[in-house]
Amino acid sequence: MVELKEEALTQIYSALADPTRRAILLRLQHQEARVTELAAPFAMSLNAVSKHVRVLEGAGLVRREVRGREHFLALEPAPLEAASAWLETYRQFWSQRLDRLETFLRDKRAEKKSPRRK
Amino acid sequence: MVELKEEALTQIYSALADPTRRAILLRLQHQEARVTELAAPFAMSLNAVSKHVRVLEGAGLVRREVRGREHFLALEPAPLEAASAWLETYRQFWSQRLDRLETFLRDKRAEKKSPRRK
DNA sequence: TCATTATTCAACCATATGGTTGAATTAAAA
DNA sequence: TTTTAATTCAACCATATGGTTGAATAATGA
Repeated sequence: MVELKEEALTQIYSALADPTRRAILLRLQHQEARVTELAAPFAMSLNAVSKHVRVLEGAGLVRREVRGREHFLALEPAPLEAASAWLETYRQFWSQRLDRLETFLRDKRAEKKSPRRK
Repeated sequence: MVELKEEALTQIYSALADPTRRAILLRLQHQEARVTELAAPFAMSLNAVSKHVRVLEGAGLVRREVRGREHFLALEPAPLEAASAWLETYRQFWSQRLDRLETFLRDKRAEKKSPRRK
């Protein structure tokens, strides 16, 4: 099972918290790309995108391969799955909630049969 | 299907990006709690925790119910599922990647049988 | 060799974030 | 009614973040 240190989770979620970075990740889903290519669609400087890429890299979400003067970025999906797994734990909440509801209703029925005084 | 506006995703992931807030969410998984109760385990002021709670509330991850002077916080799991769903899209990446690899290998085999000149 | 291209580095700036303390508000308890 | 308790509001502070511009570095192409 995938487990991440708090530190890593913080980095990953911080990385995902920016719309530009999410867009970059979506872009990389199709194909790897160079920094300049990644920057093209955005109304911001190449430098800004370069920084975003570094954040994604720092979070381990993206891998960089330098070929000559070009840097190719590719998605690194493993940590995203880990982050996703963390979120998944919340799904348990629903079943727990339903369990509690059921218990509540059962107690309620029992109470009706042999009521304790208020 | 759960779909979220960019804005909402930003709020959710920003909320998740802080370890204190993640701890609060985990705590609320067991049971609802008041602000003071939530604050107890942390080495920071009640005010700080109060702020964190407000962030979680703003992201829609937590619901507040005021009873008298006490504020009870409870998990609101729906948006977490949505955020999780967003992450899930990345799983597609693996299959795509494998598809491409397969295509590559198939082309390679075909190329061997009837090579095009370089 | 020289100009161009791809990228990062460095300094800077405005705003956001995560924390503090102290006062205000409101409800409960004595 | 007076005190105590649960919470937020407001002001403040240090640091982080997301952006800018300009210069540096290094590889490619002419």
